[in-house]
Amino acid sequence: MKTSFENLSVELLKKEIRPSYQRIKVLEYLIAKRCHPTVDQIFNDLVKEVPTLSKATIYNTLNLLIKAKLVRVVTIEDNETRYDITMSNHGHFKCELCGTIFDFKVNIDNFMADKLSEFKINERDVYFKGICPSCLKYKK
Amino acid sequence: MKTSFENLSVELLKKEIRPSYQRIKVLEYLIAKRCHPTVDQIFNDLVKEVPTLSKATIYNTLNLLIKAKLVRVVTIEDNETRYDITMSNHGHFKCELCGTIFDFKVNIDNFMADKLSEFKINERDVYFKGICPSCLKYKK
DNA sequence: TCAATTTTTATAATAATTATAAATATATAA
DNA sequence: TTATATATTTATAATTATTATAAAAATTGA
Repeated sequence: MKTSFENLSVELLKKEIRPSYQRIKVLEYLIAKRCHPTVDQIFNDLVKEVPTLSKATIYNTLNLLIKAKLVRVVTIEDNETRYDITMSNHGHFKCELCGTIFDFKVNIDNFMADKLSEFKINERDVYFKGICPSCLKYKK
Repeated sequence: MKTSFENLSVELLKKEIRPSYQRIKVLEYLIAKRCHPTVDQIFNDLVKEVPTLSKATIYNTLNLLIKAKLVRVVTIEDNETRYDITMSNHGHFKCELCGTIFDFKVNIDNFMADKLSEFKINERDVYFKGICPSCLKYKK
């Protein structure tokens, strides 16, 4: 998915979402930054560029994008909801020290358990927690 | 882990947690019911037996048990926090229609991505969503 | 341009969780 | 046993995240 304004408009129109300025800004942010942000982070960054922005708009937009499967929720921690551009076959690792969330490739189809053969699986999420390499180094 | 009152006391003492009546009740509930309950469910069920029970106690107790690694948080949905007795190598499947959460066996070590070789992994969670067999049947 | 519709904004309402302090229960030592 | 100290529970208040509502602004189509 390209990050140019026009291309994002097209992506939204494909999903029958009107490409308003605010919606494109949110989508653009998620694609460009790739930092699995919280609503607060998105709001605080974007309000610099769009001073009239309201937090309700962020919530509305994210919920729209989630319904359209362009964005997914990262519920790696129960006390903070984060958001991520939808990409297949990647898991999330959160460092317990610095809080950074890393993407990692994982072939999720491979570990589909036999027990679920009669289940219709629509969404697969893999969340790991631990300590990232740079924090491990720093600790020593 | 046995569910008898005395055994649960021992489990708690091993973790240096005083085995108060309320704490044992919560732990016992989680082990016996295995329903991945929310705080509200735990509270509403236990208050029948322990009428003086307070919701703050449920929160305090769960946080203690989580710190002691006896219980883990199931963050399969961003708008509801659920709790589960800690067991290795099982994932959670949530049915999008009936809301039931199913456990399934999954060999999590198998799909450890190469990319994470320099990461220290402390916790692994696998969350699937979709439609369970009985809801699939019912739909037809 | 004008009316109709959609989106955004500002604010209020709701719900989940944590913090606080008083009351209760438990443990320890004289 | 009794007094004292400590830990736990309870009730309540405070905080925070999210949703709901209605007015204002922007967009669309005639």
